[in-house]
Amino acid sequence: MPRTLKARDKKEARILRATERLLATRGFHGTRMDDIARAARLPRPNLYYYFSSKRQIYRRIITELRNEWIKAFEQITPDREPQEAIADYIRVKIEYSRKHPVASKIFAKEVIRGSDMLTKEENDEIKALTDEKCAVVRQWMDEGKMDAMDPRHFFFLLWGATQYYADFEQQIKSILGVKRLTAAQFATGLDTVTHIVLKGSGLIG
Amino acid sequence: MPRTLKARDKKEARILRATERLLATRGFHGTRMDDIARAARLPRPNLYYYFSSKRQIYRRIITELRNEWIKAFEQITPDREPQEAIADYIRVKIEYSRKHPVASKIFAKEVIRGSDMLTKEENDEIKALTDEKCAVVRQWMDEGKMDAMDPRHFFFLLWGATQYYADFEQQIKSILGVKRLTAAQFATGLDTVTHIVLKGSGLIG
DNA sequence: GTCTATATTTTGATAGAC
DNA sequence: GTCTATCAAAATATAGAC
Repeated sequence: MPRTLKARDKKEARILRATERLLATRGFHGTRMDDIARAARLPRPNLYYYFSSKRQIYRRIITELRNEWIKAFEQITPDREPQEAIADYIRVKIEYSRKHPVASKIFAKEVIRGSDMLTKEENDEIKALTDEKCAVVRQWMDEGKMDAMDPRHFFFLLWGATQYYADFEQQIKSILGVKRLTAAQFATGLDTVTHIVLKGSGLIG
Repeated sequence: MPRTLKARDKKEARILRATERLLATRGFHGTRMDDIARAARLPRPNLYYYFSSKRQIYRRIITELRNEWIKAFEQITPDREPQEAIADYIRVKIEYSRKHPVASKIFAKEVIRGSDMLTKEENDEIKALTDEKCAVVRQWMDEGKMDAMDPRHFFFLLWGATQYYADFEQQIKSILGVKRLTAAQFATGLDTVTHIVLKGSGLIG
């Protein structure tokens, strides 16, 4: 039944997108099925026709986000020059913060909480991929292309610096004294992070 | 009544400390008064003798944390050499992450949510203080002591990089493959952040 | 100051008509 | 597929005895 499936997919997407906005600010426990129903403009019991529980909706969203997070890693490959690869990685991460501030916040809250909604396998995959990319960075260090340091902590700094623009958006807006972050402000953020990271790891003079 | 007041303070503190641990993982809506009562080993209605509502308990904790966050800023003063001042600031922030991972997570969640529990005045004070410290950093830049950049974004990077060790503790533990973060691992984190930031902003060769 | 019992409201989820 | 009515459990807060 392709027609039916498509209709179902559309409704599911509508529910998921509505839920995202609520989860970002109010979190899992603070978001009620009634809020979701109203945001998706659907009667509450209807949600249960598409998802068996609130937890199910949440899990679907978290899984999608995890895949996005993983995707950014594609920039880090052994054949590239580290300066370009890392600059691109920072750019992709900050662009993601700009385009998906809501999604990033949900994922951040999930990590802070301890990722108990993802299965052990799903969490292990993140670790395995990180290990793989750390090996790439370590090779660049061994070749003398960048300063020697623990690649894992290098990534922690990158993640903290880039995700800040999405997760702590409210604080940034407050400090910059604006109601909305403009493209120019993201550009300044990107330049600042890129400059400090590249120069600080010996990739540019 | 000094004796009575002291007893009251003690109980209040007991309630606040018990609540902190719960808030860090489960958040405001995920933490029930019953959980707090059990963690503080007190009958539930007793909580209402000390605090008028759950929101009140939460507000007290957030206010305490805001004061800690502000305190770290004391490292940044115009009379100091930037290299030392900033290295110390990073150290104080990461030490705070090590000593108060629970408190840091609560504050992070509050900022992600949009700080709606703090009054406008309380939020404004954070901005005013940040402006003051940005002026100090800008002066160092004007004097040619460090690379020119937007001091506000410089602080965003510092906050993101240092708070990561508390807020995203679970992810760090997962990547490092450990159950608990040791002093040595915090030291490596401190060294990595300090190296990249100082070198990346032209404070060391 | 402390605690048992309970009022009140909210909320996740389901039954079952259309 | 959709939605009205409703259950059952949970959770905040209070009344009032001790």
